[in-house]
Amino acid sequence: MAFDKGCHLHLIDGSAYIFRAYHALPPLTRKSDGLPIGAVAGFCNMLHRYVLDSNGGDAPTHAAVIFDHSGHTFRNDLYDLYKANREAMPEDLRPQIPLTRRATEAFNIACHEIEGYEADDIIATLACEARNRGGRVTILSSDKDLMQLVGGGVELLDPMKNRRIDAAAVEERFGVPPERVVDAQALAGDSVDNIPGAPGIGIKTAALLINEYGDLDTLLDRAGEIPQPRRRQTLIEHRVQIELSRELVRLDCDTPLDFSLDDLAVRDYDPDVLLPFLAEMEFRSLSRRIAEHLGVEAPAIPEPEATATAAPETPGFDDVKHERIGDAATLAQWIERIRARGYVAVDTETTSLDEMKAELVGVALCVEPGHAAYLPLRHRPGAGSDLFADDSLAVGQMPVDEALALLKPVLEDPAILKIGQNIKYDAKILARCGIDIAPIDDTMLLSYALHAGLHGHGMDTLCERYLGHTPLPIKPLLGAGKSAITFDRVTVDDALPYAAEDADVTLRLWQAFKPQLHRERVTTVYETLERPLIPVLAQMEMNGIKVDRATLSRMSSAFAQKMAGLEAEIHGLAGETFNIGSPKQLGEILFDKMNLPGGKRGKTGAYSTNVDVLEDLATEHDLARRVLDWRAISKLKSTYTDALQTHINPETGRVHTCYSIAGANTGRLASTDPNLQNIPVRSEEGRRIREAFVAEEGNLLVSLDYSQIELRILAHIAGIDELKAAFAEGLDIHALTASEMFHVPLDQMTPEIRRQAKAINFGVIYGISGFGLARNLRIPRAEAQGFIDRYFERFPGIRDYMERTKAFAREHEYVQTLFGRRIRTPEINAKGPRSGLAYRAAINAPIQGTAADVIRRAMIRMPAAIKGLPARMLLQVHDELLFEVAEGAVDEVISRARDVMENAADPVVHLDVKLTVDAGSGPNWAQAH
DNA sequence: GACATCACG
DNA sequence: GACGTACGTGATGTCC
Repeated sequence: MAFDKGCHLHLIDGSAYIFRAYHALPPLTRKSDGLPIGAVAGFCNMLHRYVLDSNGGDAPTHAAVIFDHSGHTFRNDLYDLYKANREAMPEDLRPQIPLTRRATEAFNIACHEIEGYEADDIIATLACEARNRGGRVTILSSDKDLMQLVGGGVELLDPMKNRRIDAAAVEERFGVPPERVVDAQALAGDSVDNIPGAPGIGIKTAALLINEYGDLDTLLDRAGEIPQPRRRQTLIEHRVQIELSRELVRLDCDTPLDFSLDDLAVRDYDPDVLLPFLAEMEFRSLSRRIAEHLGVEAPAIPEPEATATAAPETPGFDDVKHERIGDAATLAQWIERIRARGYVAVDTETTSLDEMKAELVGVALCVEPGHAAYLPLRHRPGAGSDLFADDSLAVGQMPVDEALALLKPVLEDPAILKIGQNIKYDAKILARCGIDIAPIDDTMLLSYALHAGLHGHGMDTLCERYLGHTPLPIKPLLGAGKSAITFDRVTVDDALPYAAEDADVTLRLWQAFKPQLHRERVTTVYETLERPLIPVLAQMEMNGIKVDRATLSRMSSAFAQKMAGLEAEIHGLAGETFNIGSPKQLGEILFDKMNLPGGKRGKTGAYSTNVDVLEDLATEHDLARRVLDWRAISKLKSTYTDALQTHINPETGRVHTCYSIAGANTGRLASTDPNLQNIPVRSEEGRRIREAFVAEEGNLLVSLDYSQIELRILAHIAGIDELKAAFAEGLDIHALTASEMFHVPLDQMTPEIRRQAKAINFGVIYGISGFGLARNLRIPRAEAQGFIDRYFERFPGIRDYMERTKAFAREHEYVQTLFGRRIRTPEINAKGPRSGLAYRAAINAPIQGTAADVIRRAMIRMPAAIKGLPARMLLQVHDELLFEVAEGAVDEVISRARDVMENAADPVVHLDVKLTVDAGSGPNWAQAH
């Protein structure tokens, strides 16, 4: 219905409704699975009451609920601190947000949000247009920011107090008419939205000044005439800030809309949509009331006890329906199912584990356990078919473009949750198909938040442990070794049960894990440290880093020559040729043939020939020294200069590592294929490998790393005042430790004493033992124990921390980081030789894990912080972030990135110790570090 | 595929 | 009283 003169538009501030609903109700959960649902319940009640109330004499002809799109808006581009002091969304509210969109649609009310804009801007744009077309507008909100829109047929209605706010009411509130509200707010600022305004000027003074001078521009131009010196000075000094504040406060009436005013015509409830939704949410009384209102029968909502007895409702894995999607009609049917559900498990099948090379072969979907589908897209004809038609496609597949065009709106729909197992993989594949999948949940990360330390988080492990089922293996489909084929060569018939089952399993795991999150109190961990990291890492991995093949190749040749020389020497010294790379052969040469001392056999009966052993021999025997040299070079060549070259992507000329989010128990990331977190740096020769990691023309690599982050966190957690003070004063922490322990004044510190103290500091983080320290420092064990005793005497808080942590771990079988990440310690109460390991791991995990949480938080905030700058985040190495930045922007990037990193713990955790970040830049990684 | 070794934080 | 011992990772080569 077209919006014309005489029409009446209602605009509901959806986000305000949600927060009101959330705070008005206790934290209700859905009975059957524990999903937090209180805000959705309140929201639905408010919507229904709104519909009943608005059906009076002044009924709207058009109505819409407008939501804030999550994340960044144009105001953040204007001012990066905009709304920066807002508290994070409560953990149990976040999962309810998509449900409120679904609720609005279920109530058959238009529902809109637009990326990059706030709800207020959309409201402003619609209100302006409605007014221009001669209609009336009622905005259901009490937000003072919307008061600037009042007038000319636009009014606010405070839904709580049921009070209309017209121009007179606005003037009463602000002291200025609606059209001057922006000016007054720009002056007064706003602490809630973090709008600076003019310091020292509140709303009263602002109104006074605006009324006297007419408007803000005139006031600022004539600020010099203000008699009061403080006001005059403030306005002159802060003009830029005031003008920025005005831009932040002023609503954008030109928001680009992807719908029209005419689309908002009021519609009746559709009982076939609304009642099933209410039933799904298990809103019993509201369902009944609305069913009565509509004169239909209320849907039956089974009590959880009833469903528990009827548990076999969830089919087993042998009783499943797996459909093949071969045409657009079938796909459309599935998309309808997905839209009705609001979530879908997704699994992509491809030709490679390397997402940068993989081609999409098919997509599996599942919306309820036991009912999954596979959409084959690029399967090739099987073996035995015409060899010349090798690149052709198997029959019965939809055109890829057509299928993706249908799927894209669903996969990008903010109201539909996409669930995957390790969905970063699928997100990257889809990104290369032009699909930006969101919002997402990841069963691997749900398991990681719930069970880190208990077991791995691969699909097979999870399926076996939590669903009691072994998923179909991929091996029989692909084969192994040389004869292995890629997934596109698997027939669709063979692929179907495998692919469909993976999506099915993923959905079942999600249903098992998601409600647990809340019960185990790790929702915040998952929502703030795991899930938001997925797109950030996906982008970094796709960015890759440029690696210069020629440099590596030159180094490989040089290493090969050196190795050949050493090899000849070693064989000469040994008196025979043997494989130096074989510890077995080397051990026999050293300890059997040459009868050198120190031959210790390991559990397999072979002599140990590791660095420690060889290092002891090297002082007396050239052979050992040469072998050490050979090993060092062999390592550099095989693991780095040779292997890295094979990882350069031929299309991008860059190396694209893959980060495992759930690989390390402590919350650290792990880097694979290749591992770019262990590129040499400690030896001069090794560090030169970093010269091959370069920036593109006109760019520099920029490295920022936390200084001593783990020791700082230890100082905070254990509450060691001396260490805190030392960090606060920027002292050399190892020298200070040495001074405290050995009573050497700082100005008489020797490198040797400092080195020992440094080893002790690190030892403490690792759960120190006399034996370990002795080995590290190559000193007698008794002496090492003496150091430790003295350390604990000097810093008793550290020992207290260790004891506290051990006791906590023993009691709970987990430890946790400052941000609530839990690391399970199932071995802690086991007896036997492994218990020592469990203790030390328990002591280390909160420290290492908290540091990992901090840099995760920094990484998650980084894209917004450097948005608009010619800069890309490339790598993370535990306490370091590496960027590639256009030369002119280096200083700005360092400044912004440092700010994010140093304040990454805020506002959730206030560290007693400041985090500091060192920065460097250069044409390659060696020079940037 | 197990093991030893060694690169990083 | 003996045992095994610094925390967390991933990649490589040898050998079975």
